[in-house]
Amino acid sequence: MSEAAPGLRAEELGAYFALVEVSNLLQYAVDEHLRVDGALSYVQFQVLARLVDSPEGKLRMTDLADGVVYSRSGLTYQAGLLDKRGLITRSPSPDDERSVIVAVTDAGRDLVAQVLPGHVDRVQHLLFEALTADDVAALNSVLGKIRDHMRAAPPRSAKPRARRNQAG
Amino acid sequence: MSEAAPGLRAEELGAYFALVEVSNLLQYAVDEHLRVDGALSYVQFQVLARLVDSPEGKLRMTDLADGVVYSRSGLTYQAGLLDKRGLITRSPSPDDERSVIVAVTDAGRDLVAQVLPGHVDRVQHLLFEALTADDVAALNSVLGKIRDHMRAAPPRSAKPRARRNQAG
DNA sequence: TATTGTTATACTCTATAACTATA
DNA sequence: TATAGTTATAGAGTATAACAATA
Repeated sequence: MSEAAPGLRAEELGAYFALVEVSNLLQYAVDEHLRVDGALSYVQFQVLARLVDSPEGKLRMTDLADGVVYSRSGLTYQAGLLDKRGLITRSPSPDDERSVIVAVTDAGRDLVAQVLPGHVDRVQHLLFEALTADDVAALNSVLGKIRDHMRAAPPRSAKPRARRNQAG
Repeated sequence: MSEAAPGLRAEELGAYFALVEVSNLLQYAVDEHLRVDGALSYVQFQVLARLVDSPEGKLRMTDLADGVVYSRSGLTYQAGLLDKRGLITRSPSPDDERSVIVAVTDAGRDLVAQVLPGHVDRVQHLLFEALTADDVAALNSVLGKIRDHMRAAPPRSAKPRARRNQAG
């Protein structure tokens, strides 16, 4: 594609390839760590982390699906696995009988606590070890810009901005 | 994790989250486009693109696995799909009878040509539309630094730097 | 023996659609 | 009718291990 990239200048192409490669390598390293150290997939880790990070350690299924960007059935599946392992509990919401409240258990908190240092360590090591403070600032700024842009401007094709996981 | 991230400063944490989110959103958009426009997974697209980009339009399975970072059986599976669709051919290497030479067919080239503009368009739109030239330069520079670092410094755990896909 | 690649197999993940129950 | 969630099911992708063939 070196020559066949109309619309992307060399520098952009380079940045694109670097982004894909970096995130693939990072994802691979992080996935492996979570799997080995905590028997968790990244999605499962995200779910637990969000719960731990929430004020009361509980969120509705919908909130979780919103955050993790996941199909509802996929989330049910993952929640089932976490439930089976005693890392979360699920109970009907008192406010809205349709909703399910997911709560981290102590075991879930322990597992996150066990896994988080190594996780952070990997990220620190892989992503930031070689960077100056200025690099980090620049990266943060530019990626933030891109993220805001992506959120605001869905692909031209786009559906009415609906979440990806909406029944069929 | 807002408070529970020892070893990662706020700015680093922000950059990490932004990276994950940006690459997820990009991946999702790009995957969807390739699937809708060319019935290709990203891996399949990468394989075809590498072949198109190679001097003679042919590479050994091993070269492809190296580039795409893939297990050998996984590559065989994907190559099987591409072969079945007439997008590549596979033939024994004259040099080394163990090797298999994968070659893009005209249909494969056509498909890449058909899909590439839209692909580049998505990337341009999602990733670069909101950026200044300086932003792109900074992104390219910092991500390049990270990539080089990642390649040079595998995770501490690491095996002898071997490729990930080495028999068992 | 080491390398290249395929095959068999089993497992994980994800999406779709049908369904229940509540709002 | 719309929303929240589950279940059944089917398909894609991936990894592992056993295997065959060549170096």
